[in-house]
Amino acid sequence: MPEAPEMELYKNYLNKWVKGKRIIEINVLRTKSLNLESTDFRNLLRGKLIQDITRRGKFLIFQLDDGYYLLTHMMLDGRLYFLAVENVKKLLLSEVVLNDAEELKQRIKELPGKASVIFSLWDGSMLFFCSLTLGYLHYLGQEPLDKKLQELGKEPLDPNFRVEDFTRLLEGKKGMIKPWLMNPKNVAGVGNAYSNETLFKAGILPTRLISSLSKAEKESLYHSLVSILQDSIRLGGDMEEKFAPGDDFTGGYNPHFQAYDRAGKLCLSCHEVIQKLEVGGRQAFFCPNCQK
DNA sequence: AGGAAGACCCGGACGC
DNA sequence: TGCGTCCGGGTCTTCC
Repeated sequence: MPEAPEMELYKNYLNKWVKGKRIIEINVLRTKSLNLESTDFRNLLRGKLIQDITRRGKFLIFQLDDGYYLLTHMMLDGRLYFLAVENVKKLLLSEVVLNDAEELKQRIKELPGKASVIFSLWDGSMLFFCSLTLGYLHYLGQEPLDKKLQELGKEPLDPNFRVEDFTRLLEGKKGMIKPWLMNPKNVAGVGNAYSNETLFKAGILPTRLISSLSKAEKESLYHSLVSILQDSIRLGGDMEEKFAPGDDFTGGYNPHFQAYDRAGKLCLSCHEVIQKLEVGGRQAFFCPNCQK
């Protein structure tokens, strides 16, 4: 599931392959993912230039040359896939194929899920938004975009976000640490996978009350969070699917998880069995020996 | 304020 | 093999 590191990697790819290109056609296979009727969406986007792609939390923001934006959230299983023009040509993707999700999956074996929205770009390349089951692609003006983004908490990867900013956020808070870490209004972009990893690295149980954390533990939490997110970005993030044909970088962080999704397996640090417990309605994975 | 629960959605895993 | 059921995952909303 894409969290901040994966969205950051997507952002980097998009800036390399999509930035500065004009959208010449849009295929909408899943209208529910849009905030407009698909014909309106198509008419508004056709011919627009993608000037920039930025990230905030788990959001990607496409800046268009009409002063509007595309705000995208992948939610649970949304994925992006890119085909450069030579790959598009090889696959002989006709209009008929593009409007048939099943046929597309047959044709593009690596497509990371069912295509929801497809952009054809002026140079013949294509960008696929796949599996937007709960995810979405919203065409917004400056004001509603700002309003949405202002609801988000601090950006953990912002170099101006320092340890004292993090510990200050925790002051006076009463709940359990894991749900707090995952709340995008506190810190943006941290989901289940990285919250589990952060707590493992910091040696703190997911159920610990924030009020019980020492200053040293809060600082350790900050350093663990930032280093894990940075390591994940450096190694390719947590992703089963490729971004494009021949991409062997994406997903490079997959084998590095210590706690997340390892219930019943042995802790790589002390060989205790990793436990699973529901905390705040989500699955927490932890080592009962390493985490206190 | 925090927490629990429900809603959203559907592929995939599971049980029979 | 097929069919039904359930679960997970991020976020928002509502209710206690």
